[in-house]
Formats: sequence, structure tokens, C-alpha cells
Amino acid sequence: MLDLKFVRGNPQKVQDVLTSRGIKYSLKDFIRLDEQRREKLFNVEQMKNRRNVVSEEIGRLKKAGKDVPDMVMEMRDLSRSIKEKDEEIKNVEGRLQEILLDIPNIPHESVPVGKDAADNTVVRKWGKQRNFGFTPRPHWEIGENLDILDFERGGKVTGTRFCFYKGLGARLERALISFMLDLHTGEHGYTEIFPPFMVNRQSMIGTGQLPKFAEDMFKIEGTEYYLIPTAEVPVTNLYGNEILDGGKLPISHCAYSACFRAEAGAAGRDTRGLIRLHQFNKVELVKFCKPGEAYDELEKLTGHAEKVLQLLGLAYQVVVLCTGDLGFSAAKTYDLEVWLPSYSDYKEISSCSNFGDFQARRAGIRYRNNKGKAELVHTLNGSGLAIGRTVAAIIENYQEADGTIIIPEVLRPYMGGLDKIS
RNA sequence: GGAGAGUUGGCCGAGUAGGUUGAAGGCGCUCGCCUGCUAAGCGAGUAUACGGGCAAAACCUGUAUCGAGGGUUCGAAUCCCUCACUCUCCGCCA
Repeated sequence: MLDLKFVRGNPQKVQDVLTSRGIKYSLKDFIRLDEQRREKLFNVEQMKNRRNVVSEEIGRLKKAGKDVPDMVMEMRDLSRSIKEKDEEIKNVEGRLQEILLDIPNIPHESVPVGKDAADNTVVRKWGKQRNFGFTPRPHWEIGENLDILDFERGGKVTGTRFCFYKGLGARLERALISFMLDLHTGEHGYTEIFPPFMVNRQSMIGTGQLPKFAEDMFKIEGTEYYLIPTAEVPVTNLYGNEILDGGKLPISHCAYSACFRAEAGAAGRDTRGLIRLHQFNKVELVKFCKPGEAYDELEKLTGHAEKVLQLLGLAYQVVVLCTGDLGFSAAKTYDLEVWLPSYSDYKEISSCSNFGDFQARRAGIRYRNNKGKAELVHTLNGSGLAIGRTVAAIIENYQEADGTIIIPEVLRPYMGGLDKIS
């Protein structure tokens, strides 16, 4: 959420942002509502002031044994009008809030201007695409042949976009989770969190999934709880409505969680394999820092996610998202894309973003600065990494001509010393 | 699921025959004094949000906030209702 005062003071800039993100909404209504609100507020506050003053006087006079029916009558009327005015203000504020909650973040100045994913720019590449001496096969084929992935039974037991991992496949999934968590806690200084996989509505609003993207979410029937689409949601909201000690910043958390996504707008895309499931595992990195540190922290966090790919020996590229492709809450995002032979292309495996104070304002996450003033923190997060897509990348990039899979060196301690899945 | 207790400021904790209590007291923290050092001691200060004034900051001023929302009342932390959460006991359960 943007600062109301900022929008008030920079309507043209905000309007431009909306336009650049393809949102056709005129801020004129908003500005008018805001003016209305302030006028009404000023008005009612004066009335309340009078009520306070007179009520106090009534108390004093009554104590002195005097009866003041005319004053009481006047206050009765005044209170009635106050109640009406308060109602009006509440309505106006509700509408303002609705609009404000649907306005996306402002991209950082370093973000390239562009229309869609085609305008994203590659920042760097790492590793080289393997030269197979045979025709590489997609991971779903290899996985099914080795009996470590079972999509068919996933469909039978639950439905489309669900999958069973089996035997060494399940082991590989678990190994990756442990490997990533160990790396981030041991080498990168993150404190591990194991969060709830369901959150309430307020938390979803805090990180920006709601109210705008309700159709992407699974809601638990009969409750106000939602399945989390990423650990970002519970972990960022961990400090919601708190004022943190500035000396403790930056705070770095990593968290494993299952992630649940409805994939409402993705019908027909990535229908095969592990790439786009309704449920997948992910290790997430989350940071809370002071405003001045955020962009340094973004580079660091991105580097931490890259480190996972490097240690696994997977070729990837780093892409900076252009204004048109940027997520709703983000001010700047780097996507890490891993080389996937079955796609003959790089495919997103991590998304690392700085949200500035956008989420912090929604969730109420502040810290006390060195002047003793409460100030919004800046929040960041990134996948470190998406587990399912990592499994896919390992299967495809480490496959042998005979259909077996070499296990990357760093994972072997987590796989009972095994060096191959066959 | 049944029965009961609770939810006050950064923390602890007062505060019910409704009235000047944003809220006693303590702790913590900040600044100053004092002091070989440290500790102790002394003094002052120490919430947030949203308005108004100011070009703006400082500052001044108003309103709101004692879990959330509603009600009663001239006036509510204090009374009533609903909800959420926490705790205890019972039941159930991994």
C-alpha cells in the first residue's frame, strides 16, 4: 500500500505508475474522496471537541449539585449528529482504503520500463547448458520411468496438477529442503522458521495477496483461513503490528513450507511435470531491514539464492523484471531462471524482490529509528529455491543416456551417500 | 465440544457505586548531574495514528486509541451485547 499522503502529494506520478502497469483507473475520484474525508473529519472533530468540553462542564456542575437539563439536551442532539457524521466518514474511508489496497507499488528507478516479460533484461548468466550426447528427455518421463514421480495417481487421488513423489524421488525432495535450509542458516546467516501453512485474511492483505488476487488462493471452507501460496505470507506477517528494535535489523529468516496456488489464470500452461502444481514445496528467504539498506540486501539475498544453483551445478540466468512484468507488491524483482532442457529455455525457479515499505505499511511492521521515531521497515523476500522446479532441473540436467540420474555432489550426504538414481 | 478466568502503554501492573486518567506505580530506555571505573544515587523526559496551523522542519493545536466491533449515556478502560485470542479444568485426539 502506498502512503496516502504520498498519493495526495504526487497524484500524477501515481497515475503514471498505474498506466505503466496497465491499470485503467483515474485517481480523480480518489483525490476527491480524500478531500471529502478531510473536510468531514475536521468538521466532526470540532463537534467532538465541543462535546468533550461541555460534558466535562456538566460533570463539574452536577458534582456541585446543579441540574443542567438544557445542556444535556443540547449534547444529546450533538452526539446524534456526530454519530451520523462518523458514519459518513467511515464510508468514505472505507472506499479510500479499498482503492489504496488495489494500487500496486511504485517501481524503483533502476527498473527497466517495459510492457511484459519480453522486455525483461538479462543481468548475468552462470554455468553452461550441458551438451548431451543423446536426446534429453523431460523430467516427467524420466521420473515416471524410474518410478519416483507419479502424476497419474496424483490425478486420481486429488486431481490435476497434483503429484506423488516416491522412493528416491521423495528422498530427493526432502534432501533439497534440508540442503537449502542448512546452507542459508549455516552460511548466509538466516534464522529458520517453520510457519503455519494457513493464515487469516489480515495476513493475506498484509503481504498483498488480498484483496485483489483472491482467485489465486485456496480458502478453507467454513473458516476465514487461507492456504498460503508461499511462506512469505506467514513469515513477513510474523512481525505485523509490531515495532522492532532498530538494533536487531536486518532480520533474516528462511522457511520451508508447502505452497498452495489455485493457478486460476494458468489453464493450459505447463500442464505436464512438476513445473506448475497446485501444491509444491519451497524454501523462502525473508528479510526486514532499514530503508537505506534495502537495495544492498536485495543484491545479497539474490546472491544467496544463486548460491544454491551454483552448488547444485545448474546453469541459470538472472533477469531483472521490467515495469510491466513486476508483481503487484514489488518495487524491484530479480528472477532466477534455471536451464531446463525440456523447455529448451530458462525457467523461473526463484523470484527475489524488494517491497520497500509497501508490505510494511499494510502489515504494520515498524522499527524505532535512532531518533526514537517509529518508522516502517522495508521487506524483501526470494525463493531459495522452489523445490519442485529444482527437482525437475536436476532430473533433466543430470540425466544419463540410460535414463538414470546422477545426484549432484552436494546432495549426496543428504541421500545416504548415494550418487545415482536408477 | 463442555465449564470457568483473562485480554490496559516497550514490559510488569493499578484502575467497577461511569466524570477532568493517554491512563497511578514499578521496570526498561533516553538525556543531564554526580561518581577513579562499574554499580548505586539524583533530576528531566519517554505511545501511535489521523486532521488543522506553518513554505517546511521544529513546534503548537484537535480527534481517536485501555483485544475488535456494536449498544446505553451529556460523558465509558469502567455498564450491556457480539466476536477474536490467551489460560485452566473436563472430553476427544496426532
